[in-house]
Formats: sequence, C-alpha cells, structure tokens
Amino acid sequence: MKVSREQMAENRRRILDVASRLFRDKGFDAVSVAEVMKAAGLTHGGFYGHFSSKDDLIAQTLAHVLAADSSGGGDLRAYADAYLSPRHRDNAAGGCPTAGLVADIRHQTPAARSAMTEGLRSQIDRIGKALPELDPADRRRAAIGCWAAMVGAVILARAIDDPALSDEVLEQTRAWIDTGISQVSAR
Amino acid sequence: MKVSREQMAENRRRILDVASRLFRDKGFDAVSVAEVMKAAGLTHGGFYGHFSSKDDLIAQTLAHVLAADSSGGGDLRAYADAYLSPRHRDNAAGGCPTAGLVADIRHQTPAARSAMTEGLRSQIDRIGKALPELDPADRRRAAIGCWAAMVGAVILARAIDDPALSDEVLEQTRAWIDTGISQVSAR
DNA sequence: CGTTAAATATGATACCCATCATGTAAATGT
DNA sequence: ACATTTACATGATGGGTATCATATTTAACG
Repeated sequence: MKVSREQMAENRRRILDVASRLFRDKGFDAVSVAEVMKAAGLTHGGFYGHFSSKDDLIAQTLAHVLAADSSGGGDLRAYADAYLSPRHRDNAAGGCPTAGLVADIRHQTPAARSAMTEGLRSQIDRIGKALPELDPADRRRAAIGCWAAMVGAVILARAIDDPALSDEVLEQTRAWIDTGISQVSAR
Repeated sequence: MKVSREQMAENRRRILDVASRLFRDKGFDAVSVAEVMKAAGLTHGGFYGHFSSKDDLIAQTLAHVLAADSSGGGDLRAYADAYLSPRHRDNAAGGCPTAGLVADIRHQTPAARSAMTEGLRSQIDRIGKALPELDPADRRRAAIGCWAAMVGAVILARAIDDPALSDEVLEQTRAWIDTGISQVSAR
C-alpha cells in the first residue's frame, strides 16, 4: 500500500538507522536485506524502491551515519576516556561507526570507500581542533596518531576473548595517548 | 586417489597457507571452501577430510599463521617503519594477519577468538621486549599503545581511497609513535 | 470524487555455497 | 602380492539470499 511522502521519508530514515545499527553489530555480510527491512518494520519487497542494491544501501548508510557522527569535537581527554571504555567496546551496535566498520570498507564498493574517507577526514580535523595548544604540525600528527590508536585499541579489545587483557588494552592505550599529548604540549 | 602420508601433510600445510593468504586478502566470508581448495591445487571434495567445517579451517588457519608470525622482536623503529609503509598497506594478502583479520574476529567462533587472543598476547610481549630501555610499566604501556596505533593506522590507511591521505595516516602515525617512544625513554 | 501513480506486500527466481554421498585409485601393512 | 584402508575426486542436496515480478492499497492531484 502506498504511504504519504513524509511516511516514506521516515521509512527511509528508519531503514538507514536500523541498517547502521545492524551493520555495526554484525558486519555488512552477515546482515541480509530482508533482515534490515524487517527491523525497520517493513517487508523485503519495498527495498528496491528506496535503494538500487545492497551495495547502495551500504554506501548510503555509511554517508548517513558518518554525517550524523560529530563526536570528538570538545575535550579530547574526555572523548578518549569514553571511546576507550569497556562500555563502548561492548556496544558496537550503538558505538563509533569507524571502529565497527572501517576494516570491512576495503572489500566494499568505491562509493562506500569514498563515504568512509570523508568521514575519516572530518574526524581527524575534529580531533585536531580539540588540540589548540599545539602548533599545526604537532596537532596534525597528534590527531592522526591518537585516532589510529583509539580505533586500533577498540578493534583489538573487541577481538580479545580474555576480559582482563581486553580491559588492559583499552586502559593502557588511554594512558599512552594521555602521556603522548601531555608531553608534546609541555615541550 | 589416496596419497602418501607426507603428501597429505603437505597438502594440509598448503591449504592453510593458501587460506591464510586468501582470508587476509578478501576476508573470511568472501572466500569459499571450494576457492581455497582450488588455490591449493585440490578439489572441494577432500576438504572435510582435513577440517570439520569452514569455521574449523578459520580457527586452524589463524593458529597456523599467528604461530608462524614472529615479527616485531628486533628493532621496534625498523619494525614500525616497515609496518607503516605503503608497501605493507598494499599487501594485505602477504601482510600482518592481525591487521588483516582482527576486526572480523569478533564475528567468528570461540576457537578463532582464542587463537587471535594468544597471537595478540605474544605480539604485545614481543614488542615489549623490543623496548628494554623502559621500566616495566612504561614498557607495557608503550607496547600496547604502539601496537594499537600500528594496527589502527594500517586498517585506516587501507580503507581510505585518497592516496595522499592514506600515506599521511601511515607517515604521521609513524612519527607519533617515534616521538612517543623517544620522549618516554628520555624522561 | 475519480483517476492515476506510487509505495509496499507477497510471492517467485536464480545463484552461490557449505556440507554430504559415493566412487576410485593408490598407499600401507602383512 | 593381497587385502584393506584412506585421501581425494565427482557429483548431489539443501538452505540462504539478492533481486525481480506482480498484486494491492492508498496518497496525490485534478
């Protein structure tokens, strides 16, 4: 049955939201089109009215979720604390899309890679802006280094099945970043 | 046709080697059992004589490739240079199994997670041993922080479709690690 | 209000893949 | 040498999934 314009727009938004959670939780491959539609409260049939293919859904979901993510702009230490928390590690579905999805991007279409690239570009810029006390070269280096360590640590922590080691990876990475920033600032 | 004991052992080794390359290159899901067997010069039929399932192959491949990997033991700076090189970024199939496969581990069986955890444990220890000038607490922190940043940077660099930004992520992470280690050492 | 167009539902279709069943030939042990 | 075992090949089978075809309902527009 046909629905109103706004209803359709809302359906589309819900599909993207739901897809973003499912993809972060289970990975692109493990989520079927029908599963996404069902989670959005629809059936699989309407899917191709919204998207031209599953690859298209993936690319649009990435653009959607990365555009919505504006985290990391304020206090870098507080951001790193939350990012490197067990809570974030255990909440992939609702957590950072980069941590959940970057590694898979290399097997996706050019459109998906492009969306991720733009997301990373602005995230690095945002982190840089959170380090105003550094001169530009140090700032850029610290932003990229911190971000690589944060993303890497969450990915590692999620892979490790020993809770103690997993917690330690998060905690030590947080400490490592902390000393790294402090020392460059104090130089 | 039956083959000799040694021939069978060699076949098994070849399957694991080939699977490890294919998995690193394309991801676990994108590689079929038949594809692995074909790449090993066999047909799909013999597969279940060697492994009880594809999940079993994945777990055994991880144990195989992580046990074989003893990199990072010597000079940490040289190791980071090679690790964070465009060459390594562009050679996922032959590169570090952690960088290529960790992120997928969280969707795999307990056996696979366990194999990866042990691999990470010894890798962190190896990197720690490459930092003898630090006291134990600093050493542990630096080993984990460096490793998270290295793995994270390669994963990010492989996702980014802009060569300039991708190179920059590698290069700046290298510099960030470098200053991090130097400053802790000089303290 | 009636006509039309569009959004979604229901129901194929076709393909890929993990796994299994059976055949075959060669290695192993006596 | 012979019997037996066994590693691998060939050829199903079954389930899952992306995508398409058609039907249905109702919003949109005159």
